[in-house]
Amino acid sequence: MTTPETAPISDFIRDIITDDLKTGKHTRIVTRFPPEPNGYLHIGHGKAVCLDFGSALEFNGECHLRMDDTNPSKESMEYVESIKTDIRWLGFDWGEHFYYSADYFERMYEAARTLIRNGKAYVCELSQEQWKEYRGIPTQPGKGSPFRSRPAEESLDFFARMRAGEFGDGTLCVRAKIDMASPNLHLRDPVIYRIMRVPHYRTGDAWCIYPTYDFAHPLEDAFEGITHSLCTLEFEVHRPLYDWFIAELGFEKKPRQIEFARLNVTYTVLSKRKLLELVQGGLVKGWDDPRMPTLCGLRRRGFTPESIRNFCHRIGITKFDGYTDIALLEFCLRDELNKTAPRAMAVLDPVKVVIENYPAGQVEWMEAVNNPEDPAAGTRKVPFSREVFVEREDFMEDAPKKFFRLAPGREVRLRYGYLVTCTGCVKDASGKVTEIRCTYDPATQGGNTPDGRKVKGTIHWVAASHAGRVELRLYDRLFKVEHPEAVPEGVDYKTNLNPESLKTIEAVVEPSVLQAAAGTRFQFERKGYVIADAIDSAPGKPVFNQIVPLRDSWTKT
RNA sequence: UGCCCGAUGGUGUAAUGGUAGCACAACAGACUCUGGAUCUGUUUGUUUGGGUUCAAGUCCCGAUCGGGCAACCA
Repeated sequence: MTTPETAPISDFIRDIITDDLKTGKHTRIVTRFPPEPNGYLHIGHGKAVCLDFGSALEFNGECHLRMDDTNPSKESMEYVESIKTDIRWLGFDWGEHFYYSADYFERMYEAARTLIRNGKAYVCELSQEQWKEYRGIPTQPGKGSPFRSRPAEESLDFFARMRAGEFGDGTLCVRAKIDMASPNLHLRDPVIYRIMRVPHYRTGDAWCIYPTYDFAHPLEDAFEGITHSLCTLEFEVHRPLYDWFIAELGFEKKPRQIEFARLNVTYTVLSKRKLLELVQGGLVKGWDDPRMPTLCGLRRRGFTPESIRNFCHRIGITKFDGYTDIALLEFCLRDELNKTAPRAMAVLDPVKVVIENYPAGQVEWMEAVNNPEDPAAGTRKVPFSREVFVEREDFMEDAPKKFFRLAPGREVRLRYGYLVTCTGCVKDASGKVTEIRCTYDPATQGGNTPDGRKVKGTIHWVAASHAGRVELRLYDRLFKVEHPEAVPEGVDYKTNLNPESLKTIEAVVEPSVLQAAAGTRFQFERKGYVIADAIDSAPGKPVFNQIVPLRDSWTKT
């Protein structure tokens, strides 16, 4: 089998890398994945992880994992751990190269001093409100801060006192001295150090001043010898700034920032802020709620790392900011699990069938194929008895011609069981079917037709005498519309939440299913792929999450 | 009304001046002890106007549309 994942990948970034290697610009590439530990990783990060780690792997380079923790107000160790877990789960390894931006604070402080000494930065006393005026607007140049020409010695002194904690939050800051007339606002004397009296999860109270992203990022990349610094499109306008710091500080090996489009997926949202909001608002049951597009959510839902890597491979890398159909992710999962997941029979909406001419009390153990796509998966025995459960939707009292299931007078195959012919049904006072009556053909044991007779319909079933009962959670898309964030002014995107994204039911299952350990996946035949929930399952009592239903091309007409 | 970036079927993505291809989705048929899978087929595309060229999705200029940028967030 040729998996797309192993097919050679080509995109504009890999083309650049190939070229850099060919021309000798680099002999070895170094990339990095730099998450801020202020939230859980989602599938959009998965795309970046696959690109950063994946390209390093393909070109025999290395990829560093770096916690971009320059803003202590939102970061924590909980997130650091979750990020490591998720990247490992996805199948990537950073080896020795695990770093924290915080570990570079001293070097960054020195770099800022260098800039000041060289007349390229200064301590500014303008308030944020005042700065808005000085900065100007895109169509008009700004004017220099009155502190712009402050002597380097004086700035150096102020900077040291900032570090020592002599000033209040936000009263002073350090600005790079670049170009107040630039049409790119980011070049109009951006802040590189600010005062924040917030304990850092890693450095504690050691610092009360912290570097900003724009200053910190190029330095970290340079410190680590990163060759290709891959980030998303919104940083495009920051690139001149990135290059400026690298040049002004005289780094010989210059990392190159290259931007690509972030991932958007239909029927969900991929922004840390919005996901946090769903978690904190109790709209989902946590970061790992199986409906969440977080990696931990997808993991708990039952998605495999392979399917996610395959998805990230198929979507490609470009600079076009579009929406990827979530159906592609589901396809990747089905494509894999079709080949690997053992089959089992489970009835989600049971109704009893009584086989009138089958001996009461008799039980036969029928041989069932574990996976038709994989002969090596072998077979198992499933019990058959006089009363079985079938899906309520597999019976119709007044059925159209194309309904290849149970209906009065029609014969269907009970998969691996017998051929049965429906003789009628029993209904309660409200007209609801409570029991289906059938007769079976003893010559069709195992579902075989010795006479070569063709039967159009085959349905799944579970013997009533041996039916296990399990909790099954049926998940649907988190949002009911394709583009949840596309809401009119003043309308909250959360109104697009799908109220039916979770339905919990009790399903009846064949006995073998009860033995499933947490994390075990099945294909419930004719229904969908499921996994025994990692958290709520107990030995002998698994709880299942439906990962994704099987395709259903039967149109009820 | 400033700057930066982008635009190829419904969606995502190839074609690096030389036959617009692939995948998902949709639809149809074949096959099937899963209305699954598999196989076959079908529908649908280079935003627009100029220019360069024997030849333009590709290069140049203009327009249109979309995204990003005015945190001491990343």
